[in-house]
Amino acid sequence: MFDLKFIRENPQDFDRALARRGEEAQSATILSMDADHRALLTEAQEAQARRNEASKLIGRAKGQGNEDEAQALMAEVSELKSKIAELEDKERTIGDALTTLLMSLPNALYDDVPEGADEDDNEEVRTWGTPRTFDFEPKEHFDLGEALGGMDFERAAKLSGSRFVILKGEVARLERALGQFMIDLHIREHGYTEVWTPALVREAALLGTGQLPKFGDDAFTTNTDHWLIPTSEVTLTNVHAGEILDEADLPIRMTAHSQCFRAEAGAAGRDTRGMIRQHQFEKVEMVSVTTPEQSDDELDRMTACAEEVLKRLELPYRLMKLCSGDVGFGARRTFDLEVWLPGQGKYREISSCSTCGDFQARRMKTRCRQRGEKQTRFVHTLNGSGLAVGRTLIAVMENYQEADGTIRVPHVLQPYMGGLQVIGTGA
RNA sequence: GGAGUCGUGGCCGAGUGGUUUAAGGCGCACGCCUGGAAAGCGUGUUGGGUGGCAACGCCCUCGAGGGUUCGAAUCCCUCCGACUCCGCCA
Repeated sequence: MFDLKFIRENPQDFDRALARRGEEAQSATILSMDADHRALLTEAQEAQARRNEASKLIGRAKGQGNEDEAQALMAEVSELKSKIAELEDKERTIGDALTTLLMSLPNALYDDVPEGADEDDNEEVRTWGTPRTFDFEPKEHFDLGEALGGMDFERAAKLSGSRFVILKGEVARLERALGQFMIDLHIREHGYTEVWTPALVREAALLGTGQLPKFGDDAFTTNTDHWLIPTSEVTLTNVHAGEILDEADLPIRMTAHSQCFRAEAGAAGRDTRGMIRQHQFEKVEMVSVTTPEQSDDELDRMTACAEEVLKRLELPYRLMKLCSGDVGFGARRTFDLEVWLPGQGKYREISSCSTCGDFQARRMKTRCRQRGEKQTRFVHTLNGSGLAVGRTLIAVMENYQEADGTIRVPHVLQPYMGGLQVIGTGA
């Protein structure tokens, strides 16, 4: 959410920021609403001040037994009362409208975010690793998985419909091993604290991170007014909502291995085969809460933490800097990691690391303060996948497949697989 | 799910409709005192919004939101949360 003071002082910059997002200029509308709102506030507050003063005088007059004066004052306050109610009502109406409008606007992009319409305009920052050369036609993960008896989309559909999967045997174990490996790496070597959170949240949490009010169609709800989290970014970032943090405690780095749920309402027909795009999947998420000064370095650090997972798994990838048309609603700058999938012959997104600046902090009112200082300011928040577990499973299967349909187990995962070196030998 | 108790500042805690300031304590910060410290004494100490060039004001905030009233921490309603007992349960 934007700072009204910033819009007042920099209306052109604000409109330019919206233009980069393909949004219409809003500063004139917002400033006019803001001016009306503040005028009403001032008027209402003046009336309240008079009412408060007169009410105190009533108390004093009654205490002194001066009934006539008390009656006169009560008549005055009674009149003020209806005026105040009217002013407050107007003030609230326009204030709510202003907040609703502000909550629906996307974050401003950093200047260095390249212009572009969609993912085709993203910039490649670097690549790592060399795609393996196969002396056979590499298969896609769903063919490998089904042949191994480790992936069952048909029976999953029987239970839950499309975009679900049942994993079995060594493939299921591989999925579990990947999640364990990732979170262990982040807590042992990258300084993150392991956190386990609810998967069901109230509306306020999704408003805080920015999924609501605009993108409710992408998430699942329950009959108890809960929402299923689309990512544990939601819970991790909201952990400190409404708090004032000591800057000495920042950055706070949290990681969680969670189930994620997405309705995929806008993705009809895309990635319908296999595990690329599921309604339910696992993800290891990293979230950092920082001071405004720390967030730029923290994004590079977080991205490196995600890259390290792919390096340890020896999976070729490329690092992309997202263009203006592809950066998400709440982010100011985003790096995507795309892993090489030999079966598809393409790089596919496997991680997304973003800084949100104070955009989310403002929504959820997370502040920080230097010890001894009086002034508070909003923290910066960052989130990144480290990594999407299901997609990493796909990447391992496709990159480590052999001609006979077996899958070699990456070295770093073997301890998590009881020493197993190859999946599918039937042993 | 049923029955009940409760929610006050960084923390503890008083406060059942007013008598200009949410008592008091703890903690914290600063100052005085001291050779230095402790103790003691004094001052300050929620967070937001808004008016003003400023000095300096004002409004809101006692879990949240409504309501009653001239006036609400206090009375009423809804919600959230904690706790106790019962029921159920991994």
